[in-house]
Amino acid sequence: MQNKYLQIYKEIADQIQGGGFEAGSKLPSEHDLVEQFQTSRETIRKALNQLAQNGFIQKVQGKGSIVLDARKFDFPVSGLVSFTELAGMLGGNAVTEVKKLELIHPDKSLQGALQASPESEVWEVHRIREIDGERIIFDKDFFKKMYVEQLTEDICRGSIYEYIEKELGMAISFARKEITVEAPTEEDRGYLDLEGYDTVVVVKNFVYFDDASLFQYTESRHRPDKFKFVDFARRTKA
Amino acid sequence: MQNKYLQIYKEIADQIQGGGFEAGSKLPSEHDLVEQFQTSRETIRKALNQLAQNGFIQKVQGKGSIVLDARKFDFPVSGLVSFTELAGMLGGNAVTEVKKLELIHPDKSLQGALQASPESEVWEVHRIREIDGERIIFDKDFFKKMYVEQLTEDICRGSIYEYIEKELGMAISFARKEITVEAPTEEDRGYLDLEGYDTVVVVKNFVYFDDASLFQYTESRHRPDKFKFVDFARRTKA
DNA sequence: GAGTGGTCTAGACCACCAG
DNA sequence: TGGTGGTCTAGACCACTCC
Repeated sequence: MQNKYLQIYKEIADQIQGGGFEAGSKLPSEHDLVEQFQTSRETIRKALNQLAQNGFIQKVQGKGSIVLDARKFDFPVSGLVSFTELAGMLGGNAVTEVKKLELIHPDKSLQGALQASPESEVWEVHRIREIDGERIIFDKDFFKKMYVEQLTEDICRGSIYEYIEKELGMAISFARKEITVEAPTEEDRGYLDLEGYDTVVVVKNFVYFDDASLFQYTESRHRPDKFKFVDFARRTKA
Repeated sequence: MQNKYLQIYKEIADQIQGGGFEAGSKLPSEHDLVEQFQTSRETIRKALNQLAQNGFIQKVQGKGSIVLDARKFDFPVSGLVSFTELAGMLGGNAVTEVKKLELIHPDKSLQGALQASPESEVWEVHRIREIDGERIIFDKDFFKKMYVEQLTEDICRGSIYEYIEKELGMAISFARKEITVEAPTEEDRGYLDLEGYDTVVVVKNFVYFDDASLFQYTESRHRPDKFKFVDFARRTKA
Protein backbone atom coordinates (compact mmCIF):
# COMPACT_ATOMS: atom_id res chain seq x y z
CA MET A 1 0.00 0.00 0.00
CA GLN A 2 1.06 3.53 -0.70
CA ASN A 3 -0.37 6.92 -1.60
CA LYS A 4 -2.57 7.71 1.32
CA TYR A 5 -4.79 10.05 -0.67
CA LEU A 6 -5.48 7.39 -3.28
CA GLN A 7 -6.43 4.90 -0.58
CA ILE A 8 -8.86 7.40 0.87
CA TYR A 9 -10.17 8.14 -2.61
CA LYS A 10 -10.80 4.47 -3.26
CA GLU A 11 -12.43 3.85 0.09
CA ILE A 12 -14.89 6.70 -0.35
CA ALA A 13 -15.50 5.87 -4.03
CA ASP A 14 -16.32 2.29 -3.09
CA GLN A 15 -18.70 3.47 -0.42
CA ILE A 16 -20.51 5.74 -2.87
CA GLN A 17 -20.79 3.03 -5.51
CA GLY A 18 -21.88 0.51 -2.93
CA GLY A 19 -24.67 2.79 -1.79
CA GLY A 20 -23.01 3.66 1.53
CA PHE A 21 -23.68 7.31 0.76
CA GLU A 22 -27.06 8.33 -0.62
CA ALA A 23 -27.02 10.35 -3.85
CA GLY A 24 -27.83 13.95 -3.02
CA SER A 25 -26.65 13.66 0.57
CA LYS A 26 -23.49 15.25 1.85
CA LEU A 27 -20.13 13.70 2.61
CA PRO A 28 -18.67 14.28 6.08
CA SER A 29 -16.84 17.61 6.25
CA GLU A 30 -13.14 17.75 5.44
CA HIS A 31 -12.52 18.35 9.14
CA ASP A 32 -14.37 15.17 10.06
CA LEU A 33 -12.57 13.16 7.41
CA VAL A 34 -9.24 14.41 8.75
CA GLU A 35 -10.14 12.87 12.11
CA GLN A 36 -11.61 9.74 10.61
CA PHE A 37 -8.58 8.97 8.46
CA GLN A 38 -6.03 10.44 10.87
CA THR A 39 -4.32 12.54 8.26
CA SER A 40 -3.86 16.17 7.22
CA ARG A 41 -6.47 18.26 5.56
CA GLU A 42 -4.54 18.74 2.29
CA THR A 43 -4.38 14.98 1.88
CA ILE A 44 -8.14 14.71 2.36
CA ARG A 45 -8.57 17.50 -0.16
CA LYS A 46 -6.51 15.65 -2.75
CA ALA A 47 -8.74 12.61 -2.34
CA LEU A 48 -11.89 14.75 -2.60
CA ASN A 49 -10.56 16.51 -5.70
CA GLN A 50 -10.07 13.14 -7.37
CA LEU A 51 -13.61 12.16 -6.42
CA ALA A 52 -14.92 15.40 -7.90
CA GLN A 53 -12.92 14.96 -11.10
CA ASN A 54 -14.24 11.46 -11.57
CA GLY A 55 -17.85 12.43 -11.09
CA PHE A 56 -18.50 10.96 -7.65
CA ILE A 57 -19.05 14.19 -5.74
CA GLN A 58 -19.58 17.87 -6.33
CA LYS A 59 -17.87 20.31 -3.97
CA VAL A 60 -19.73 23.47 -3.00
CA GLN A 61 -18.00 26.19 -1.07
CA GLY A 62 -19.54 26.94 2.28
CA LYS A 63 -21.83 23.93 2.11
CA GLY A 64 -20.00 20.68 1.66
CA SER A 65 -19.45 17.86 -0.80
CA ILE A 66 -22.60 16.54 -2.45
CA VAL A 67 -22.72 12.88 -3.43
CA LEU A 68 -23.68 12.40 -7.07
CA ASP A 69 -25.53 9.45 -8.49
CA ALA A 70 -22.66 7.50 -10.01
CA ARG A 71 -24.91 4.74 -11.26
CA LYS A 72 -27.04 7.12 -13.30
CA PHE A 73 -24.19 7.40 -15.77
CA ASP A 74 -23.69 4.13 -17.57
CA PHE A 75 -19.97 3.68 -17.58
CA PRO A 76 -17.47 4.72 -18.64
CA VAL A 77 -17.69 8.18 -17.15
CA SER A 78 -15.80 9.57 -20.08
CA GLY A 79 -14.25 8.45 -23.29
CA LEU A 80 -15.02 6.53 -26.36
CA VAL A 81 -17.13 3.50 -25.72
CA SER A 82 -14.50 0.94 -26.60
CA PHE A 83 -14.96 -1.99 -28.86
CA THR A 84 -15.22 -4.59 -26.13
CA GLU A 85 -17.57 -2.45 -24.06
CA LEU A 86 -19.71 -1.94 -27.11
CA ALA A 87 -19.80 -5.68 -27.63
CA GLY A 88 -20.79 -6.16 -24.01
CA MET A 89 -23.57 -3.60 -24.25
CA LEU A 90 -24.98 -5.15 -27.38
CA GLY A 91 -24.64 -8.60 -25.87
CA GLY A 92 -22.84 -9.93 -28.92
CA ASN A 93 -19.64 -11.72 -29.62
CA ALA A 94 -16.55 -9.66 -30.36
CA VAL A 95 -13.92 -10.74 -32.88
CA THR A 96 -10.84 -8.88 -34.06
CA GLU A 97 -9.32 -9.64 -37.43
CA VAL A 98 -5.83 -8.40 -38.25
CA LYS A 99 -5.76 -7.35 -41.90
CA LYS A 100 -2.32 -5.81 -42.08
CA LEU A 101 0.81 -5.79 -39.92
CA GLU A 102 3.82 -4.20 -41.61
CA LEU A 103 6.83 -2.02 -41.04
CA ILE A 104 6.65 0.98 -43.34
CA HIS A 105 8.35 4.32 -43.89
CA PRO A 106 5.94 7.14 -43.13
CA ASP A 107 4.61 9.22 -46.00
CA LYS A 108 4.36 12.99 -45.82
CA SER A 109 1.10 13.26 -43.92
CA LEU A 110 2.10 10.55 -41.47
CA GLN A 111 5.46 12.24 -40.86
CA GLY A 112 3.53 15.26 -39.74
CA ALA A 113 1.05 13.37 -37.61
CA LEU A 114 3.69 11.26 -35.88
CA GLN A 115 6.52 13.77 -35.93
CA ALA A 116 8.72 11.16 -37.56
CA SER A 117 11.47 11.40 -40.16
CA PRO A 118 11.01 9.81 -43.62
CA GLU A 119 13.75 7.24 -42.90
CA SER A 120 12.29 6.07 -39.59
CA GLU A 121 10.31 2.86 -39.38
CA VAL A 122 6.68 2.75 -38.36
CA TRP A 123 4.36 -0.16 -37.68
CA GLU A 124 1.15 -0.03 -39.67
CA VAL A 125 -1.68 -2.16 -38.34
CA HIS A 126 -5.12 -2.62 -39.83
CA ARG A 127 -7.75 -4.31 -37.72
CA ILE A 128 -11.39 -5.05 -38.30
CA ARG A 129 -13.68 -5.30 -35.31
CA GLU A 130 -16.63 -7.60 -35.70
CA ILE A 131 -19.68 -7.93 -33.48
CA ASP A 132 -22.06 -10.80 -34.18
CA GLY A 133 -20.50 -11.27 -37.59
CA GLU A 134 -20.93 -7.64 -38.62
CA ARG A 135 -17.80 -5.68 -39.40
CA ILE A 136 -18.39 -2.48 -37.46
CA ILE A 137 -15.05 -0.76 -36.85
CA PHE A 138 -11.92 -0.39 -38.93
CA ASP A 139 -8.87 0.57 -36.84
CA LYS A 140 -5.77 1.95 -38.53
CA ASP A 141 -2.84 2.20 -36.11
CA PHE A 142 0.63 3.63 -36.59
CA PHE A 143 3.33 3.10 -33.95
CA LYS A 144 6.88 4.36 -34.00
CA LYS A 145 9.14 1.31 -34.11
CA MET A 146 11.67 2.92 -31.78
CA TYR A 147 9.11 2.45 -29.02
CA VAL A 148 7.70 -0.95 -29.95
CA GLU A 149 10.24 -3.41 -31.33
CA GLN A 150 8.06 -6.44 -31.68
CA LEU A 151 4.45 -6.64 -32.67
CA THR A 152 2.70 -9.90 -33.48
CA GLU A 153 -0.73 -10.79 -34.80
CA ASP A 154 -1.53 -12.24 -31.41
CA ILE A 155 -0.83 -8.97 -29.66
CA CYS A 156 -2.89 -7.09 -32.24
CA ARG A 157 -5.89 -9.30 -31.68
CA GLY A 158 -5.99 -8.12 -28.07
CA SER A 159 -5.48 -4.57 -26.90
CA ILE A 160 -2.21 -3.09 -28.14
CA TYR A 161 -2.64 -0.39 -25.55
CA GLU A 162 -2.75 -2.85 -22.71
CA TYR A 163 0.26 -4.70 -24.08
CA ILE A 164 2.34 -1.57 -24.14
CA GLU A 165 1.45 -0.44 -20.64
CA LYS A 166 1.70 -3.82 -18.99
CA GLU A 167 4.45 -5.54 -20.93
CA LEU A 168 6.63 -2.67 -21.94
CA GLY A 169 6.02 -0.70 -18.78
CA MET A 170 5.67 2.63 -20.52
CA ALA A 171 3.15 5.00 -19.14
CA ILE A 172 0.68 6.40 -21.59
CA SER A 173 -0.02 9.85 -20.38
CA PHE A 174 -2.58 11.62 -22.45
CA ALA A 175 -4.33 11.55 -25.76
CA ARG A 176 -5.89 14.03 -28.09
CA LYS A 177 -8.99 12.94 -29.96
CA GLU A 178 -10.65 14.46 -32.97
CA ILE A 179 -14.04 13.25 -34.10
CA THR A 180 -15.38 13.97 -37.55
CA VAL A 181 -17.80 12.39 -39.99
CA GLU A 182 -16.56 11.58 -43.49
CA ALA A 183 -17.53 9.81 -46.66
CA PRO A 184 -16.29 6.21 -46.71
CA THR A 185 -13.14 5.47 -48.70
CA GLU A 186 -12.80 2.44 -50.95
CA GLU A 187 -10.86 0.85 -48.09
CA ASP A 188 -13.75 1.42 -45.72
CA ARG A 189 -16.19 -0.11 -48.17
CA GLY A 190 -13.99 -3.16 -48.54
CA TYR A 191 -13.41 -3.64 -44.85
CA LEU A 192 -16.74 -2.72 -43.25
CA ASP A 193 -20.32 -3.90 -43.60
CA LEU A 194 -21.70 -0.47 -44.27
CA GLU A 195 -25.20 -1.65 -45.18
CA GLY A 196 -26.11 1.37 -47.19
CA TYR A 197 -24.68 4.00 -44.85
CA ASP A 198 -22.74 6.56 -46.83
CA THR A 199 -20.80 8.02 -43.91
CA VAL A 200 -18.24 6.76 -41.40
CA VAL A 201 -17.39 8.32 -38.06
CA VAL A 202 -13.65 8.94 -37.89
CA VAL A 203 -11.92 9.16 -34.52
CA LYS A 204 -8.33 10.34 -34.78
CA ASN A 205 -6.20 9.61 -31.77
CA PHE A 206 -2.83 11.07 -30.89
CA VAL A 207 -1.27 9.20 -27.98
CA TYR A 208 1.63 10.53 -25.95
CA PHE A 209 3.98 9.03 -23.41
CA ASP A 210 4.73 10.40 -20.00
CA ASP A 211 7.78 12.20 -21.34
CA ALA A 212 5.59 14.11 -23.82
CA SER A 213 6.86 12.25 -26.87
CA LEU A 214 4.26 11.37 -29.45
CA PHE A 215 4.03 7.66 -29.79
CA GLN A 216 1.02 6.51 -31.70
CA TYR A 217 -1.42 7.74 -34.25
CA THR A 218 -4.67 5.87 -34.72
CA GLU A 219 -7.68 6.28 -36.91
CA SER A 220 -10.74 4.41 -35.80
CA ARG A 221 -13.41 4.32 -38.48
CA HIS A 222 -16.90 3.38 -37.27
CA ARG A 223 -20.14 2.48 -38.90
CA PRO A 224 -22.31 5.42 -37.84
CA ASP A 225 -25.15 3.52 -36.21
CA LYS A 226 -22.85 1.73 -33.79
CA PHE A 227 -20.94 4.77 -32.66
CA LYS A 228 -21.20 6.44 -29.27
CA PHE A 229 -18.89 8.82 -27.51
CA VAL A 230 -19.29 10.06 -23.94
CA ASP A 231 -17.52 13.01 -22.38
CA PHE A 232 -17.73 14.19 -18.82
CA ALA A 233 -16.19 17.65 -18.88
CA ARG A 234 -15.68 19.45 -15.66
CA ARG A 235 -14.37 22.79 -14.59
CA THR A 236 -11.64 21.84 -12.19
CA LYS A 237 -9.99 24.04 -9.68
CA ALA A 238 -6.61 23.01 -8.34
CA MET B 1 -6.09 40.61 -8.32
CA GLN B 2 -6.28 37.50 -6.23
CA ASN B 3 -5.49 33.80 -6.40
CA LYS B 4 -1.74 33.77 -6.56
CA TYR B 5 -1.59 30.39 -8.24
CA LEU B 6 -3.89 31.51 -11.04
CA GLN B 7 -1.77 34.60 -11.61
CA ILE B 8 1.31 32.43 -11.90
CA TYR B 9 -0.57 30.06 -14.19
CA LYS B 10 -1.57 32.91 -16.48
CA GLU B 11 1.89 34.45 -16.55
CA ILE B 12 3.54 31.18 -17.54
CA ALA B 13 0.77 30.27 -19.99
CA ASP B 14 1.16 33.64 -21.71
CA GLN B 15 4.91 33.16 -21.93
CA ILE B 16 4.47 29.73 -23.53
CA GLN B 17 1.90 30.98 -26.01
CA GLY B 18 4.01 34.01 -26.80
CA GLY B 19 7.01 31.83 -27.57
CA GLY B 20 8.92 32.79 -24.44
CA PHE B 21 9.51 29.10 -23.83
CA GLU B 22 10.53 26.87 -26.72
CA ALA B 23 8.38 23.78 -27.28
CA GLY B 24 10.28 20.74 -26.08
CA SER B 25 12.43 22.72 -23.68
CA LYS B 26 12.03 22.58 -19.94
CA LEU B 27 10.42 25.03 -17.57
CA PRO B 28 12.53 26.24 -14.63
CA SER B 29 12.38 23.78 -11.72
CA GLU B 30 9.72 24.18 -9.07
CA HIS B 31 12.44 25.30 -6.70
CA ASP B 32 13.51 28.06 -9.09
CA LEU B 33 9.92 29.16 -9.63
CA VAL B 34 9.43 29.37 -5.87
CA GLU B 35 12.28 31.90 -5.75
CA GLN B 36 11.19 33.72 -8.88
CA PHE B 37 7.60 34.22 -7.70
CA GLN B 38 8.44 34.49 -4.00
CA THR B 39 5.85 31.94 -2.93
CA SER B 40 5.60 28.42 -1.52
CA ARG B 41 6.20 25.27 -3.48
CA GLU B 42 2.61 23.97 -3.19
CA THR B 43 1.35 27.17 -4.78
CA ILE B 44 3.78 26.75 -7.67
CA ARG B 45 2.64 23.15 -7.99
CA LYS B 46 -1.01 24.21 -8.23
CA ALA B 47 -0.12 26.55 -11.08
CA LEU B 48 1.90 23.83 -12.85
CA ASN B 49 -0.93 21.32 -12.44
CA GLN B 50 -3.28 23.73 -14.15
CA LEU B 51 -0.78 24.18 -16.96
CA ALA B 52 -0.49 20.42 -17.33
CA GLN B 53 -4.26 19.95 -17.33
CA ASN B 54 -4.69 22.56 -20.03
CA GLY B 55 -2.07 21.08 -22.31
CA PHE B 56 0.71 23.64 -21.90
CA ILE B 57 3.26 21.44 -20.18
CA GLN B 58 3.92 17.83 -19.35
CA LYS B 59 5.39 17.02 -15.95
CA VAL B 60 7.90 14.19 -15.71
CA GLN B 61 9.08 12.97 -12.36
CA GLY B 62 12.79 13.28 -11.80
CA LYS B 63 13.25 15.37 -14.94
CA GLY B 64 11.14 18.47 -15.02
CA SER B 65 8.24 20.11 -16.81
CA ILE B 66 8.41 19.90 -20.59
CA VAL B 67 6.87 22.70 -22.62
CA LEU B 68 4.40 21.43 -25.21
CA ASP B 69 3.68 23.07 -28.51
CA ALA B 70 0.43 24.84 -27.70
CA ARG B 71 0.09 26.26 -31.19
CA LYS B 72 0.16 22.84 -32.81
CA PHE B 73 -3.32 22.28 -31.48
CA ASP B 74 -5.76 24.55 -33.17
CA PHE B 75 -7.93 25.84 -30.41
CA PRO B 76 -9.91 25.09 -28.37
CA VAL B 77 -7.85 22.57 -26.47
CA SER B 78 -10.92 20.55 -25.73
CA GLY B 79 -14.59 20.57 -26.41
CA LEU B 80 -16.99 20.95 -29.21
CA VAL B 81 -15.92 23.43 -31.80
CA SER B 82 -18.69 25.90 -31.16
CA PHE B 83 -20.83 27.51 -33.76
CA THR B 84 -19.09 30.85 -33.73
CA GLU B 85 -15.64 29.26 -33.74
CA LEU B 86 -16.70 27.13 -36.66
CA ALA B 87 -17.86 30.22 -38.48
CA GLY B 88 -14.54 31.90 -37.77
CA MET B 89 -12.56 28.93 -39.06
CA LEU B 90 -14.56 28.74 -42.24
CA GLY B 91 -14.31 32.48 -42.65
CA GLY B 92 -18.03 32.81 -43.20
CA ASN B 93 -20.82 34.84 -41.73
CA ALA B 94 -22.72 33.38 -38.81
CA VAL B 95 -26.45 33.92 -38.33
CA THR B 96 -28.73 32.50 -35.69
CA GLU B 97 -32.44 32.15 -36.34
CA VAL B 98 -34.81 31.48 -33.44
CA LYS B 99 -37.52 29.10 -34.64
CA LYS B 100 -39.29 28.43 -31.38
CA LEU B 101 -39.34 29.94 -27.90
CA GLU B 102 -42.04 28.53 -25.65
CA LEU B 103 -42.86 27.48 -22.13
CA ILE B 104 -43.92 23.83 -22.11
CA HIS B 105 -44.61 21.03 -19.69
CA PRO B 106 -42.02 18.28 -20.11
CA ASP B 107 -43.09 14.98 -21.65
CA LYS B 108 -41.99 11.65 -20.24
CA SER B 109 -38.57 11.45 -21.85
CA LEU B 110 -37.79 15.06 -21.01
CA GLN B 111 -38.86 14.55 -17.39
CA GLY B 112 -36.20 11.90 -17.18
CA ALA B 113 -33.51 13.88 -18.95
CA LEU B 114 -34.12 17.02 -16.91
CA GLN B 115 -35.21 15.38 -13.66
CA ALA B 116 -38.32 17.56 -13.73
CA SER B 117 -41.90 16.92 -12.65
CA PRO B 118 -44.74 16.84 -15.23
CA GLU B 119 -46.28 20.02 -13.77
CA SER B 120 -43.07 22.08 -13.88
CA GLU B 121 -42.45 24.57 -16.65
CA VAL B 122 -39.60 24.27 -19.09
CA TRP B 123 -38.36 26.62 -21.79
CA GLU B 124 -38.09 25.00 -25.17
CA VAL B 125 -35.89 26.81 -27.67
CA HIS B 126 -35.23 25.86 -31.28
CA ARG B 127 -32.43 27.63 -33.06
CA ILE B 128 -30.96 27.25 -36.51
CA ARG B 129 -27.33 28.16 -37.06
CA GLU B 130 -26.45 29.42 -40.49
CA ILE B 131 -23.03 29.89 -42.03
CA ASP B 132 -22.84 31.65 -45.37
CA GLY B 133 -26.52 31.06 -45.90
CA GLU B 134 -26.34 27.32 -45.25
CA ARG B 135 -28.32 25.96 -42.34
CA ILE B 136 -25.75 23.75 -40.64
CA ILE B 137 -26.81 23.22 -37.03
CA PHE B 138 -30.17 22.73 -35.34
CA ASP B 139 -30.02 23.39 -31.60
CA LYS B 140 -32.84 22.19 -29.36
CA ASP B 141 -32.53 23.55 -25.81
CA PHE B 142 -34.57 22.87 -22.72
CA PHE B 143 -34.14 24.99 -19.57
CA LYS B 144 -35.92 24.64 -16.29
CA LYS B 145 -37.95 27.78 -15.76
CA MET B 146 -37.21 27.84 -12.05
CA TYR B 147 -33.66 28.78 -13.00
CA VAL B 148 -34.31 31.14 -15.91
CA GLU B 149 -37.39 33.32 -15.52
CA GLN B 150 -37.08 35.41 -18.63
CA LEU B 151 -35.85 34.39 -22.02
CA THR B 152 -36.21 36.59 -25.10
CA GLU B 153 -35.48 36.10 -28.77
CA ASP B 154 -32.66 38.57 -28.43
CA ILE B 155 -30.98 36.51 -25.76
CA CYS B 156 -31.42 33.37 -27.82
CA ARG B 157 -29.77 34.91 -30.83
CA GLY B 158 -26.58 35.26 -28.78
CA SER B 159 -25.18 32.70 -26.39
CA ILE B 160 -27.71 31.59 -23.77
CA TYR B 161 -24.82 30.11 -21.86
CA GLU B 162 -23.05 33.42 -21.62
CA TYR B 163 -26.24 35.17 -20.61
CA ILE B 164 -26.80 32.82 -17.70
CA GLU B 165 -23.27 33.02 -16.37
CA LYS B 166 -22.86 36.75 -16.77
CA GLU B 167 -26.34 38.09 -16.16
CA LEU B 168 -27.74 35.62 -13.73
CA GLY B 169 -24.43 34.98 -12.00
CA MET B 170 -24.90 31.26 -11.72
CA ALA B 171 -21.87 29.14 -12.14
CA ILE B 172 -22.11 26.36 -14.64
CA SER B 173 -20.01 23.61 -13.26
CA PHE B 174 -19.81 20.63 -15.51
CA ALA B 175 -21.45 19.00 -18.45
CA ARG B 176 -21.89 15.52 -19.78
CA LYS B 177 -21.84 15.07 -23.54
CA GLU B 178 -22.95 12.16 -25.66
CA ILE B 179 -22.18 12.04 -29.34
CA THR B 180 -24.00 9.73 -31.70
CA VAL B 181 -24.90 9.62 -35.36
CA GLU B 182 -28.54 9.24 -36.32
CA ALA B 183 -30.88 9.33 -39.26
CA PRO B 184 -32.40 12.78 -39.75
CA THR B 185 -35.92 13.35 -38.46
CA GLU B 186 -38.55 15.22 -40.45
CA GLU B 187 -37.76 18.20 -38.24
CA ASP B 188 -34.09 18.00 -39.20
CA ARG B 189 -34.97 17.86 -42.88
CA GLY B 190 -37.17 20.90 -42.52
CA TYR B 191 -34.69 22.94 -40.54
CA LEU B 192 -31.34 22.02 -42.08
CA ASP B 193 -29.84 22.16 -45.57
CA LEU B 194 -28.83 18.52 -45.58
CA GLU B 195 -27.83 18.45 -49.25
CA GLY B 196 -28.24 14.75 -49.69
CA TYR B 197 -26.63 13.68 -46.43
CA ASP B 198 -28.74 11.01 -44.78
CA THR B 199 -27.21 11.32 -41.30
CA VAL B 200 -26.97 13.99 -38.62
CA VAL B 201 -24.47 14.13 -35.77
CA VAL B 202 -26.33 14.47 -32.49
CA VAL B 203 -24.61 16.00 -29.49
CA LYS B 204 -26.60 15.64 -26.28
CA ASN B 205 -25.58 17.93 -23.51
CA PHE B 206 -26.47 17.73 -19.83
CA VAL B 207 -25.46 20.90 -18.00
CA TYR B 208 -25.20 21.15 -14.24
CA PHE B 209 -24.85 24.02 -11.81
CA ASP B 210 -22.28 24.35 -9.09
CA ASP B 211 -24.65 22.86 -6.55
CA ALA B 212 -24.98 19.70 -8.66
CA SER B 213 -28.52 20.41 -9.80
CA LEU B 214 -29.30 19.59 -13.42
CA PHE B 215 -30.26 22.70 -15.25
CA GLN B 216 -30.30 22.33 -18.98
CA TYR B 217 -30.66 19.67 -21.61
CA THR B 218 -29.56 20.43 -25.15
CA GLU B 219 -29.52 18.54 -28.38
CA SER B 220 -27.29 19.97 -31.05
CA ARG B 221 -27.93 18.40 -34.44
CA HIS B 222 -25.20 18.95 -37.02
CA ARG B 223 -24.84 18.40 -40.70
CA PRO B 224 -22.14 15.71 -40.74
CA ASP B 225 -19.63 17.43 -43.02
CA LYS B 226 -19.40 20.49 -40.79
CA PHE B 227 -18.97 18.69 -37.53
CA LYS B 228 -15.78 18.50 -35.51
CA PHE B 229 -15.17 17.57 -31.91
CA VAL B 230 -11.85 17.82 -30.12
CA ASP B 231 -10.99 16.21 -26.82
CA PHE B 232 -7.79 16.53 -24.87
CA ALA B 233 -7.98 13.74 -22.31
CA ARG B 234 -5.33 13.50 -19.72
CA ARG B 235 -4.49 11.24 -16.85
CA THR B 236 -4.34 13.67 -14.00
CA LYS B 237 -2.80 13.14 -10.65
CA ALA B 238 -3.84 15.35 -7.79
C1' DG C 1 25.06 12.07 -5.20
C1' DA C 2 22.71 16.12 -6.78
C1' DG C 3 18.57 17.60 -8.70
C1' DT C 4 14.01 16.86 -10.00
C1' DG C 5 8.98 16.24 -9.11
C1' DG C 6 5.45 13.54 -5.72
C1' DT C 7 3.53 13.17 -1.20
C1' DC C 8 2.42 14.66 3.42
C1' DT C 9 2.08 17.60 7.50
C1' DA C 10 0.21 21.24 10.90
C1' DG C 11 -1.06 25.31 11.01
C1' DA C 12 -2.98 29.93 9.29
C1' DC C 13 -6.28 33.10 7.16
C1' DC C 14 -10.03 33.93 3.91
C1' DA C 15 -14.73 33.54 1.37
C1' DC C 16 -18.98 31.67 1.47
C1' DC C 17 -23.27 29.66 3.50
C1' DA C 18 -26.50 28.85 6.97
C1' DG C 19 -29.20 29.74 11.23
C1' DT D 1 -21.98 33.41 14.40
C1' DG D 2 -20.10 28.75 13.59
C1' DG D 3 -19.19 25.58 10.05
C1' DT D 4 -17.89 24.76 5.49
C1' DG D 5 -14.58 24.59 1.63
C1' DG D 6 -10.51 27.57 -0.83
C1' DT D 7 -5.92 29.32 -0.55
C1' DC D 8 -1.27 29.64 1.20
C1' DT D 9 2.86 28.65 3.94
C1' DA D 10 7.47 26.38 5.39
C1' DG D 11 9.17 22.55 6.08
C1' DA D 12 9.90 17.32 5.71
C1' DC D 13 10.73 12.92 3.45
C1' DC D 14 10.38 9.95 -0.64
C1' DA D 15 10.87 8.18 -5.70
C1' DC D 16 12.85 8.92 -9.77
C1' DT D 17 16.44 10.44 -13.35
C1' DC D 18 20.92 11.40 -14.74
C1' DC D 19 25.78 11.68 -14.23
